[in-house]
Amino acid sequence: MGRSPCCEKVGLKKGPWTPEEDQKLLAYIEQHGHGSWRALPLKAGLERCGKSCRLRWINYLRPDIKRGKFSLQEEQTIIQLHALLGNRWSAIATHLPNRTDNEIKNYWNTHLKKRLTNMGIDPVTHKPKTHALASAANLSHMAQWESARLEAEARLVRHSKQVVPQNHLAVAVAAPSSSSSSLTTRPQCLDVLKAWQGVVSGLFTFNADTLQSPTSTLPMLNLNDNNFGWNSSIPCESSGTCLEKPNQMAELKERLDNSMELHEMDCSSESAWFQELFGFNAL
DNA sequence: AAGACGGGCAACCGCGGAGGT
DNA sequence: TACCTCCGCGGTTGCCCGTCT
Repeated sequence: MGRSPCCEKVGLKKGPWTPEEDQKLLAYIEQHGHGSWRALPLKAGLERCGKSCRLRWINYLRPDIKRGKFSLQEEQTIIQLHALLGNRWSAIATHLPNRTDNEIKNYWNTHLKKRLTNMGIDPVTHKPKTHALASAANLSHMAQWESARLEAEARLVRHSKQVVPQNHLAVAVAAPSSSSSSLTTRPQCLDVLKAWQGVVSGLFTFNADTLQSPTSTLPMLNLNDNNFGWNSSIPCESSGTCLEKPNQMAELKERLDNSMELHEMDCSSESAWFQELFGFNAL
């Protein structure tokens, strides 16, 4: 079918923004906000396409942007989140207040990637190059789960501020099946967390159940008594489960059981929770 | 001093998802 | 259900500027 261009190319300016253009865009947004990026350039008197205006605002003109050198803590956060999330710069940016995804992406590509490579660490797998293949499956699995959890958290904050207090992620604790009515008011994405919690804490019994992902971005999760894992929609060593060995599962179960705040997790101690859960600090 | 080179970063491009009709 | 529009994201490009020769 083809896609129509976001704007008529003819007559529209490209390239670096001038201070005058910045001023026009700033003045317009300060006065009217940015409702429709497509319509904004005309109203603001700019000979730019809407996408260009949006990019300029988000990456440069927005008043809450923090510019300048990345701190050591920010670098560590980027590296750790990249290990979990991959090149999902917008998701990473949500954990770095006032930094833009573009800035983080550039910093990764120009600085951090090289640094890891020089240290003998594969910037894709975040493992020493010689051992990259050995435990890639486990890391991939953990990363996928954490990715799903972060997405759920982000949606929770976005959509359910009235239901759940800010900065406080309440992982669903409910009786099986009968609780469904009370859960219908919660974001569906929390079902993944509920199921995860259930299978490891013994509250629920899953017998090779398949939990349907509530969103298109969450993969399927297969759960049963002895193992768990994402289904073949994401790369795994084999279809079905990523963790085949019962002792690995038992170890993870133990770590989870020992996690004090799993049922009602305060995000302010998320780092400690993650450390407890996976044995390394990734947040 | 000047040309070559490479790094850093702002901006562009194309794709995919969400929502509306 | 199909199509369309808009927005947001990630990959890529290309310009600017500092350093090297």
